[in-house]
Amino acid sequence: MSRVFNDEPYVAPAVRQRVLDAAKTLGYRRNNAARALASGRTHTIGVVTLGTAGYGPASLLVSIERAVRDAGYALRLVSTLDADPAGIAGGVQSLLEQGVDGIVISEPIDEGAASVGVDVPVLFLGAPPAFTAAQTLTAGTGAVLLARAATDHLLDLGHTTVHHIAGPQRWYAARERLAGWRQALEERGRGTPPVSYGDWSAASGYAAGRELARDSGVTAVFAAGDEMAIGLIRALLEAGRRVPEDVSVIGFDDMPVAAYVTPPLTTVRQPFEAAAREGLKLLVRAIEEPDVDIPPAADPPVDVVARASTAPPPARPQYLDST
Amino acid sequence: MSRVFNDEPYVAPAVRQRVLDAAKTLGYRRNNAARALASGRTHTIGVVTLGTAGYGPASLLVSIERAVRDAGYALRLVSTLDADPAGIAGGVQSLLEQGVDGIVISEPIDEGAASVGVDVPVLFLGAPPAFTAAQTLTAGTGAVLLARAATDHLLDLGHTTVHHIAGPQRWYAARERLAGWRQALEERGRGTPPVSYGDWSAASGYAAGRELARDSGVTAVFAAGDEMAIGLIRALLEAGRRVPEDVSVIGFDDMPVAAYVTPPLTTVRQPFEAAAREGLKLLVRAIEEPDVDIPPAADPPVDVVARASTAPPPARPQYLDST
DNA sequence: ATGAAAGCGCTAACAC
DNA sequence: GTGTTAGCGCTTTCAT
Repeated sequence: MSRVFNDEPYVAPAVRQRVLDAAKTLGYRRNNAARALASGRTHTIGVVTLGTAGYGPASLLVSIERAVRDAGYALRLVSTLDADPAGIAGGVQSLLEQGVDGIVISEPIDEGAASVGVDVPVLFLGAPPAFTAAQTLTAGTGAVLLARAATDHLLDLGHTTVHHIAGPQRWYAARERLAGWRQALEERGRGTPPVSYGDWSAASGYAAGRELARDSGVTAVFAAGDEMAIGLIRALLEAGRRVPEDVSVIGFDDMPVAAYVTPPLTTVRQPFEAAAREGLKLLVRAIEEPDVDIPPAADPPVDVVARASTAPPPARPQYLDST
Repeated sequence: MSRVFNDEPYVAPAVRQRVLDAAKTLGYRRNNAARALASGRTHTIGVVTLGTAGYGPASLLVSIERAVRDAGYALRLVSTLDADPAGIAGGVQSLLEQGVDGIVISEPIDEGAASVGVDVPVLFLGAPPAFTAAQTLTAGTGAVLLARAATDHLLDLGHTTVHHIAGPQRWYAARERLAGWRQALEERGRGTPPVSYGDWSAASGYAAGRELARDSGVTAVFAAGDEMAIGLIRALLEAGRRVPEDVSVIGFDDMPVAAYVTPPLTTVRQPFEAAAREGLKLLVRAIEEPDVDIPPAADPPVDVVARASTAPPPARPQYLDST
């Protein structure tokens, strides 16, 4: 009887035991499809993610999986090949058909809102709501704060300015980091030098680095991702500029190899775990108590990991400076 | 009417159109739970994966997701916190309850078989079957061959022997690489030097590297993973041994940053995409044609990516060698 | 070629 | 507290 399996009250221990025994001997396994059909609830959360194995997205996914499981839900996954509104709308659509009680959009893209008729709550992780649903929640990784902290770290070391290699601007995450960098600079009344743009890859960091290496006025660079930072460092080294003696580099993510590249990379750690956990808490509340209003999650703490790729600027007489 | 949505024959175009129109205006969305309940098929494949964001597992997952989607199935995901037989049995169990038509075990652990009553076909990706199910399939990445190729690359360069930093031996993948390394050495009648063991992390590669750096007889090392290779190189560099002039290092995986670390890492590329695609083809066949027998997938091609971390051994007079 | 009807295995609501 | 029953929205089979 269902009352036993659903842990409902008012069941005599004797009866419960009898049912359990029978179930075991019969090899009974509850059928979720029937449950879902009868109750209208699937106990499943759908996740729309990016189809890439990058460290950031992959870590977030792992954290989400854990959070979903801890919340007692099962997980359906769809990933979008191309991170455009149509793609994510398609993903949401397919999740809805499969049947989910809530959706997590872990695809920090934000260009034009895709509209779908969504009747379950949706959590946007690391991006503002891109469409409206029954209820939209948000939780972030505090990227603006982290980017400010990264820039401040370099400024505090004595650099007069900090250059930035940004991520692709259709990524909300990239724009947040850019904003944080700009804030830090403006707060101290420094102008913002021209920005280089990459696509998160080490190759793009390398390309940007070749340009930057030519400008001897560059003494500090904040790369919006560790991979780009690693590519950047390689370009700098090849151009004969030492890191950190001539140029300081700070990354973003703290991927596992960051501590072991040469030189070990200073970076800021992304609080994936915390963001996923907080976000899911909201989502589950929205699912289980549809009425209450839910505030956005607070930003997680900032964690700058200082290693060997950053140092004070070279003491260099003014008249030696080019441009 | 269901005949329309299931693309069945014998439906007059007029009727089909009428139904489609009605569905659209009513905002009809088909309910999968009901479908599953009535048909006994969920059109969903369950994946058991490792709860880590490492490049290898993450890439495999991405490839699996794509293959599952291309096959027209939805995807349920469970990950195991701890990669032990009980964990994977639990994952399988929960997938079975949720309802899946087939299961992919992407958890290349192999220590003791966990037994569960599994009545759907199971694909073991990168590992031999760890338990018996209705039907078990396997597909691999050809790790033995890849490891042999990596070792041969070093031997062909003129190194008299090749040291190995292996992964944790409860990973089948780690044992395969070890076997490939050994094969290559024995094939040329070379003995196998003592093996160092790591845990895939750069930190463990670094630790192993500190030992290896002490032995001046070490001129070539094959690390079972790129991250370990990166840690190893760092340890070598810190010990004053140049790479590749004094010691050559080859990794395994070809993670995206490998080309940009210093020196750029020679490595072998893992054919995740191909393995996932081939494996899923088998799984889908097993689901849709339960009777036919299915052979294991063929190993994908080998791809050694030669970069700057490998070179011929230093020409060094015999009498300068310490043991 | 198409309508009608009987379940699939559960939950929820109702009796007792 | 516990047994009973009517659907949930489909697929499948049987009539037509």
